[in-house]
Amino acid sequence: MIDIARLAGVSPMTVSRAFKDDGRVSDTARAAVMQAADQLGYVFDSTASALRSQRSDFVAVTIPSINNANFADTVRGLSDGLRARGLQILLGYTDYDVQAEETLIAQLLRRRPEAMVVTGGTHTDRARALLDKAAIPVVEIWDLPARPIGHVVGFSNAAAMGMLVDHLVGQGRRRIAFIGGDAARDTRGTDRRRGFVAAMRRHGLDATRLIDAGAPPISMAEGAAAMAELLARLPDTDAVVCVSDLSAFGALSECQRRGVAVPDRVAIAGFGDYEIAAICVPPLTTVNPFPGRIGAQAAALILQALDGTLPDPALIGITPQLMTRASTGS
Amino acid sequence: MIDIARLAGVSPMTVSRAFKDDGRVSDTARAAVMQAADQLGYVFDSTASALRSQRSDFVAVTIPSINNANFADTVRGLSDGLRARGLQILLGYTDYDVQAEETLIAQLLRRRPEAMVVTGGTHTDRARALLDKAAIPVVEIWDLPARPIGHVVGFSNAAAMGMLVDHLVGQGRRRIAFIGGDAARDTRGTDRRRGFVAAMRRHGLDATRLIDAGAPPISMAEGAAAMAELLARLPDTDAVVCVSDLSAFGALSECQRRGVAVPDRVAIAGFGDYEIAAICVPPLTTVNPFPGRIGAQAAALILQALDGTLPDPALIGITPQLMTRASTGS
DNA sequence: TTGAAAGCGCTAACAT
DNA sequence: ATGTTAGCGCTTTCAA
Repeated sequence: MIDIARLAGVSPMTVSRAFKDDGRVSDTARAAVMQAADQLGYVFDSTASALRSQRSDFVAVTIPSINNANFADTVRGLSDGLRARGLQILLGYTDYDVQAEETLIAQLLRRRPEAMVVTGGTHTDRARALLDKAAIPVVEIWDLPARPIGHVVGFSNAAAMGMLVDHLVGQGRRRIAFIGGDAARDTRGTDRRRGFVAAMRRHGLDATRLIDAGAPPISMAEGAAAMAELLARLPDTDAVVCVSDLSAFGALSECQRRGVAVPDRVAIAGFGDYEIAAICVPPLTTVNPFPGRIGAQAAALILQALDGTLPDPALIGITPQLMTRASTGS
Repeated sequence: MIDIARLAGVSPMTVSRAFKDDGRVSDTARAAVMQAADQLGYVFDSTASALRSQRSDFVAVTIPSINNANFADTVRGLSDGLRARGLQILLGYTDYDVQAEETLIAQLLRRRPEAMVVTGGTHTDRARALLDKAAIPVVEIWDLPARPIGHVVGFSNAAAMGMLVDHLVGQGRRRIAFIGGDAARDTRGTDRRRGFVAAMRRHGLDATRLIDAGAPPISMAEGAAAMAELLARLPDTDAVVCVSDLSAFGALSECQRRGVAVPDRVAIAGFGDYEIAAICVPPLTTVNPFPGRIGAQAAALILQALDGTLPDPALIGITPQLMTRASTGS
């Protein structure tokens, strides 16, 4: 920067201002600076800027998996909303593990992000303590935490699952099963299972048809294997709700391989409204939690919080939408 | 850090060494430092560390889309390979646009990454110049660039597509169509189209059945629409190759909706070996380019380059594997 | 094994 | 609109 200042015939401070789009720089000075910078092949050093100004322009984000279209949509919503303010996303994934999340959060905080977005409302005590002490805006997404850390943009996974059960019961189904993952890890998956059980009981139905499909995330193949197990163990099942559209599609494919008619003999519903749900044959009934909107809202909250125009913790509830399709009825 | 030093009764330098796992710190000193740090709720500041040591511990990565299982697998391979050395990934996506890639690269370089991984071998001149001047290891992945910038871990998209055409011809198919995206943007998609045309000509077959499905990435829905167009315009087509498994699955679904038998009347092949290809009914013939392996190899190259044990630009060719499944024959 | 001094490249704060 | 001074929180370098 000193070299540029010399070449442009100004002080380093003017160079700094020129790069910051600071209004109080003359057009001539700015032009001279930019030309000198170009000539010298100068690349601005955000590291030094971040240290001196104590503004990293980072927003840290943790998601369970980078390989998931729903979370990708959320990240895109976040990214688009934050880019306008020059904020960059520092992304990490937790593999659906709160211990890994704790380690990740600790590591991300070292980069001095200006805000932090974490997926889910369940964290280790130390992770909570770290976030508290960081004294930056925190947004929990994709969940409605019992004890929020800061702001929240989410929905009740249990209630959303209840919508699906209500729909199936309305379609005349009674012997409904749930295909999901290992309860201990994926907390959103566990909430969905809990929501399933609660809704079934509310309808006075048996809520014991629970198939454990393995560790989250449940793949299509695991969904298929779970369906095979279900058809073998409880052949009179007339509907299945799956923890995600991906496992639901796996279940559907298994029915197709076995010549089990969907929805005539078994109805199938998923969760997430992934693209496949709308396009497979028959298309899958599911719930759309508007992942992109979650990201956009979280970004908006962060901008407000950084502006200081958000005095109190915000709780933004997203209302998931039931997408009724042919896999659960005519 | 000064506060910790005071509390632990050592110098700031010892605190720094304790956090760096520097061997030349006594166990007693380290323990005292860690206890003091814990007590004060200290979080190490990577920004200052990066500025002084000129080591950011970042590796910047650009991918076309964050919402793509293949690229997600590559990022995971990279991430896993780099984490062992304490290197963190700084991820950006280009939306399949070389102009956006240029902007992104410029922005990422401001963070002073220690290496850069870019997807594809086509870039703007300025992007190339920026990477050259950055004087850091550069790895181009998912392609075999005509004029590599630095290291390469990739494969020939054209040749991989040729494998699919050869297979279809071997199955007795002759009137083969290609479903792909707008040629101007997705360079890997364009290479695949080129590979299709070349292979068809090699077999002495007509290579004009090219359906443009829109701007990349081609969705399942766009694949379905393209299939509908194909069946209407060129109903005697006996095989289709799609630019990706996702569009191929869309095409398959369209056939199912129309009662067009796959593979009996039309064979369908995709690209990428996404999970859906193995599990849909019938499963899709495709090509597996080993996305995770690409990431792992790129990570390995970067570590070697940073160690200085990689004097010359490396070119690591990945051999994609043809996955023959029922969608193209019995 | 530990410490003291200096400085990484920027920008806040103040001055003009 | 521009310049001067000092310093962000670490680590390099040198010394003990």
